[in-house]
Amino acid sequence: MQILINKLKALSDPNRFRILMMLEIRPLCVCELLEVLEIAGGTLSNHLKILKNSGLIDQNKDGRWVEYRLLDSDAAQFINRIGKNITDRSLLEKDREIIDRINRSVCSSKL
Amino acid sequence: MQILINKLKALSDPNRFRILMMLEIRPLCVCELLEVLEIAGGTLSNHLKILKNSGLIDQNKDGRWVEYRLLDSDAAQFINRIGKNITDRSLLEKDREIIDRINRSVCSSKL
DNA sequence: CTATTATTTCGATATTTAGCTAAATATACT
DNA sequence: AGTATATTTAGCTAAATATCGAAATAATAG
Repeated sequence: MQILINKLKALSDPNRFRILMMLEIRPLCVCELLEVLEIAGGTLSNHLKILKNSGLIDQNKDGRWVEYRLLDSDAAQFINRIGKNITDRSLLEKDREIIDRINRSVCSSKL
Repeated sequence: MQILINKLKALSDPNRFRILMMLEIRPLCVCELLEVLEIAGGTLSNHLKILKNSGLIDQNKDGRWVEYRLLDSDAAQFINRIGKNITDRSLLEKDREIIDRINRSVCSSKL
């Protein structure tokens, strides 16, 4: 039961929820997520650690970037099912537009 | 999005999660829930308020008791789907055993 | 090897939350 | 009316959480 509760807790923060919805699109590095979320780098790093500890996402080093992605198909399915309960998707759609437009080599430093 | 997040936050506390799983069995009054959860009456009342504000449960006065139940079929379905992700059900099963055995007129005062 | 870029860790602070107890409210029973 | 039972509210404390900014770490590029 606690395992599931940790996943739910991980999901029940707006920034973390948005991160997961963006990772449904494709794996993303920290600087790409920073382009969307208006929070400090340290804060984002903490959120990513919480999501990782909850067993929802996974981390992968690629050169100087660290790429995050949904851990596996179970996690992806879980996120997908919960995401279906959203009525107002306007913010998530804005996030997606930014993600569709950028890539890691275009990221401007916000740190 | 915030509406869903409030539901997830409501679910991501062990006591509130247990309450919802018990309400899946049948509507319950505060004193029945108190038989199962080892917390103070005031604490339970707060949890019930949080669940109510999240739009998952509903309150119904019946004589000197206040009965709580899952708000509607949407809420029930939401809870049911999330409940399916639990692997270790031992605590929830114990809770259910108590619920199956008691009723509101047998509740001893814990306040 | 040094500078640059990307990310994480750390220390401080502010907010939120779960919990308690005690007091207040509401209803029913005698 | 007065007592017992059920529930909620209020005031408090301790622990958890979200945030920031600065310093530390990692990797690449020049």
